[in-house]
Amino acid sequence: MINITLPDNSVRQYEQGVTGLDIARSISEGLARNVLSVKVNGEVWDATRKINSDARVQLLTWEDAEGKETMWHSSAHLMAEAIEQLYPGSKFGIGPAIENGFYYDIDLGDRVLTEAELAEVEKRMLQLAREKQQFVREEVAKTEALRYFTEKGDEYKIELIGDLQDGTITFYKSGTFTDLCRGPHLPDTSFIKAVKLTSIAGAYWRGDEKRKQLTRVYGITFPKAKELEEYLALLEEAKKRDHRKLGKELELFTFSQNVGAGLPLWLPKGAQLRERLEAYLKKVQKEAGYQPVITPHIGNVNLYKTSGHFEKYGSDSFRPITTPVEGEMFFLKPMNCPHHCEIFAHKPHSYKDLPIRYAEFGTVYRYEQSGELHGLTRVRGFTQDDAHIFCTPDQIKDEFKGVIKIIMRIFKALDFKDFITQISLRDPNNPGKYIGSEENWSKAERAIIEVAEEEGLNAIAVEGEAAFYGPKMDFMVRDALGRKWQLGTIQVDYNLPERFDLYYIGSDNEKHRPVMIHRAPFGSMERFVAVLIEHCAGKFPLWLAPEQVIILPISEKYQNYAQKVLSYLQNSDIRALIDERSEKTGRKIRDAELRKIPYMLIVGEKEELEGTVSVRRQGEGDLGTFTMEAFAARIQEEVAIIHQEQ
RNA sequence: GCCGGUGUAGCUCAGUUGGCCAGAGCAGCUGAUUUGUAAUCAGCUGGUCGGGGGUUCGAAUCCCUCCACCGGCUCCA
Repeated sequence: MINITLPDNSVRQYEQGVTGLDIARSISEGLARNVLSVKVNGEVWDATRKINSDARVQLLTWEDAEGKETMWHSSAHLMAEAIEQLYPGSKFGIGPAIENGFYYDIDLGDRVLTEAELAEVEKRMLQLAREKQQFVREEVAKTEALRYFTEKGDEYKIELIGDLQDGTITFYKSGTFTDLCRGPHLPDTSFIKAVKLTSIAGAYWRGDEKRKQLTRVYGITFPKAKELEEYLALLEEAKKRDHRKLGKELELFTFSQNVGAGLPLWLPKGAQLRERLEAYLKKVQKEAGYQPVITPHIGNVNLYKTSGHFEKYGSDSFRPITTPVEGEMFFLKPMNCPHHCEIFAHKPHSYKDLPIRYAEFGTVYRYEQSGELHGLTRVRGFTQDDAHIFCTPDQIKDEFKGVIKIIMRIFKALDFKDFITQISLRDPNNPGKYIGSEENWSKAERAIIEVAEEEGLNAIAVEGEAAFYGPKMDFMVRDALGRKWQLGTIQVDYNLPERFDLYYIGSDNEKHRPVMIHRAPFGSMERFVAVLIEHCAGKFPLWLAPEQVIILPISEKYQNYAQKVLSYLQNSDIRALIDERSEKTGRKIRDAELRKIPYMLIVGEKEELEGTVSVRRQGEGDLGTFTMEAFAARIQEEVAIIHQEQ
């Protein structure tokens, strides 16, 4: 007998060789029907795998992330089986579970798989699922594994096996499909009740652009048909929040082929919104001791040779700008730091001057690959809310802290709760690829980690993700469809001060190298606004809304009174307008709701007589009658929230 | 850049076995209506069918090519 400890710390005794499924059955039949896999001493196993010694066991179902992962990983196998049957000779790369579903990379030979054909694959998958095929785990020797895939002619699997360290190699068989796989898997395919193959894409083998491109098929499965429907409905809802759709509907920005791909045109309302964000950040930065600077959009090629950007990225940027002078070349600036370095260098600095913080909403241009462009989140010309802090190594920690405070203040003001903080550190196995002294690096890395803890950030530290010039901290937010975008960033840089030979005079009257911190709380105005739109689904907080109030006169008879209300509001610094159309009130309300204007004021005979307004809040409905003064006060109070937080 | 998909009026979309002057709703304009919490009625205007080339007696529809957009991959200063 062995002792099995369950998550509630109860201990049960079972025969040696008991499986997760057996344990589930001993608790209840219902549970047994829902067990997808089992966690044994922290490792996820097949629910059908024998447990031979005392263990801590957790049964995993659809409710657990690991349960879903098992489901989706098995679904990838099921899809591979279906594809192998439908398109014999297909070779398989990797087929993992992902955040929402799974994919499999497949070499279909000369065959081109189109989206129309996915329905066939889905059908076959459901057929096979109903066959209740068992997933059979089998331990094989490396030579045997190689022999199997050599016979099959699947060079991808051979390569994968070749890379495996010794230890146990396992195969999983289900139906007619055998795969190299660590597992775990479902007990059988019948758990998969609903299948949706969502898209088809090219993916380079092992993520290497120079290697063969395989066909990647994405899909998702569910244990109940209803859950698939719900998932698809959720996707539909998310699409309504897409900033590209809302940006068009709300007339915030547009693109023109005549201007060029990836070059956004901000429409009046979008520009207003952006200017308000900029004004807000300028105010916050002024309080935090930043000094504004302004630099031109182009720079001499020599500037980028000095900074090292020319060598590294010159070929991927917009082509150089030439002049009447033979050999003279300028580049559209891909970043602001070289310019700011020159500003720092324009005169000598004392240690007493540090830290120096130069801030600029600097517009930069980068020739992103055409396939990468994406609404406002990935463009070729964008404005960073950039600043560069020049400080001593000892000041890094405080400066980091100051920047984090600004970022948190902004995120809080805009109600960004779900963000990911990532600290990027050196790769400890490859110290040679970084510039800067060991001492400075560890000092900076320690400072960042400490600040993150002190500020209560739930940051994840990732080794090997640092830039060659310094460690950094990034803030990432998801869009409506769950894609992660990097917004704010704080980066320590030992490289540019070196390259630009920047120095300050220390108390010892000697020259010292300052450290540079690049930072951008929004990241870029374009990307930030995009994510903001998706976050609030176009219903901006009142202080940001391009139009705050719309006055809806019941009929033309009340135009004069509407004008009077308008003047009153405008004098109170409230952004208002009148819907003067000869339409019914219901129509005006509907249109204002769709325009997502926060407040609607209905004015007619009653209001004119009393000097009041009937207030309707977008998305909420009728709030009752207010005097003009009371309404204006309410608005001002709501707007003032942004100025009160600290 | 690569793989797959899409491109018809300002917007959302009909229109493919190739065939009369390419359609609808919304928006816009004109007029009527004078309206009380999510669409008043009527008339009118508006389209190089993404661009270019080709096949054909005839192309929105078939072929080639370029561009843009969508979903991914790679990349990301």
